[in-house]
Amino acid sequence: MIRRLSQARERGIPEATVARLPLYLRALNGMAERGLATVSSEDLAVAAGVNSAKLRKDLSHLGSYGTRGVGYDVEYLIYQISRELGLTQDWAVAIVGVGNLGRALANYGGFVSRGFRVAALLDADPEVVGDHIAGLNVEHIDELEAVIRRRGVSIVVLATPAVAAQQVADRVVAAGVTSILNFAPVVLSVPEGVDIRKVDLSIELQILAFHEQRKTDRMTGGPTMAEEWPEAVDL
Amino acid sequence: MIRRLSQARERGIPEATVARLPLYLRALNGMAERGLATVSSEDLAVAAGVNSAKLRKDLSHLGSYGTRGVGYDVEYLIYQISRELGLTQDWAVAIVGVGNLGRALANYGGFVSRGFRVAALLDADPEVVGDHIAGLNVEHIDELEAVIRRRGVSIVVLATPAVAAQQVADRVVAAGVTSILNFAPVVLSVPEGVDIRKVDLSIELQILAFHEQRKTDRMTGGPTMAEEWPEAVDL
DNA sequence: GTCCTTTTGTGAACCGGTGCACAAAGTGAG
DNA sequence: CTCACTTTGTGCACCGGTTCACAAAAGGAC
Repeated sequence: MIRRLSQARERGIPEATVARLPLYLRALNGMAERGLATVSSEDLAVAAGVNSAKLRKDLSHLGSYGTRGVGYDVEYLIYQISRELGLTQDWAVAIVGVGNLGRALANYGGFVSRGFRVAALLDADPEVVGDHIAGLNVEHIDELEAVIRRRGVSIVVLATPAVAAQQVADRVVAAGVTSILNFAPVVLSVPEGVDIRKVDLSIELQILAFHEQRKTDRMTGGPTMAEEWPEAVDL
Repeated sequence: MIRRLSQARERGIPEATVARLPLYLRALNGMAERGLATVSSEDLAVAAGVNSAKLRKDLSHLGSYGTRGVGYDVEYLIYQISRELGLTQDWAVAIVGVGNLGRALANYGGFVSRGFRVAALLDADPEVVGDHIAGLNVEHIDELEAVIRRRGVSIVVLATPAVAAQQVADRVVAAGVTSILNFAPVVLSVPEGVDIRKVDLSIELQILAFHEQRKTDRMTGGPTMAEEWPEAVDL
């Protein structure tokens, strides 16, 4: 096998492409289950909800894995995308904050099924520490550094209240973790080289509300005036 | 109030800007609580985690609400952004699927605090129907259309298993809802004019894993040729 | 009033990403 | 073999969004 992936894959897959690879992977897994051997860019694009030119360009960043006139080999493409995303290795994930959201995440099947293993649940509340959730014992936040070190945790999910998130992030970073998925509604400040992805449930709703308002405005005519902004942050 | 915001606000705030407005709003609320009367674009930008030129351009799409040499009036800006996002009105939200995630969402404080009111919880599982969660009675999915109509639900949150999501979406759309927040890991197909936002927890982790792999690769030297695609594996 | 300082609002260059459209590469029939 | 057909991979034009950098506007000192 030749190394002809010179400029294409060697450096830098566009961020937008990376964000879509998991989508393709999911569609491909569905096809593999249904026994399809090959798939065209058109069919895969439809299944993933994107346009086929974009899909082809995305895949071309990984290398030239298709066959003209035929399409892509489903199994081979699954392997290539998985490898590119780093899903061929086992990732130990720790979830900090075992409130409603933390519990939901711990039980979420989508994690385990893709090379992610929830290796620890931590919380500050003595009431929660010791509970068994999703086959794991909830440990006290004091154990954070020890747990990260001993279990090789490389990704931390923050599901704490907003006020606690920054200090937990600081400790986690100090312990050597460089990838954080943050569900707390705060802007975390972390050193260069630490990746943070933020999921903010209320922001998504606010964006929907904006568009919904536009749609109804167009029919009725005008906005209203009232209400103010309460404040409450907790997960 | 005059309608002289001709081209600036009259039509089309960039999507990227809309997605950041909730961020600014949150930062501003924090500042209002701390008693700040005005804020410069620089300070607000830092608090929201963006650069100040971008923030100024974003705000300029709403109108010219700042004062040169001074900054922005915190209260006034909060009002303007809230109004623009449609948060000055009350939105009735229904959550379909009361598993771990649905429960977490029902209890999520961030919704209620911003003009969103969880008006209904629905599930297909008779085991769950009748439960009381977050002060609400879980109703059977058969009631979906009636509940939407009677309670004026305009936004639906889908937290069902993947297999059920499309058929629930179809019913919800048929009932007149045009805004859906989808947590199920499937690509929904809906008619023109229906807005869908998707939150996919496992995709976020996969993106993190990609970057994490890059970081560790860089230190260890990257993948060897043998790891590219073992010849032993047949296609 | 003039001058100096601060900070907004925006023109313009730049950049990453999208989508069209087509040549190149493959398959299969005859 | 040639011809017809399929589907990939990509050059290129386009577009939304970001960033720079600065003129314009406001306030304060005098």
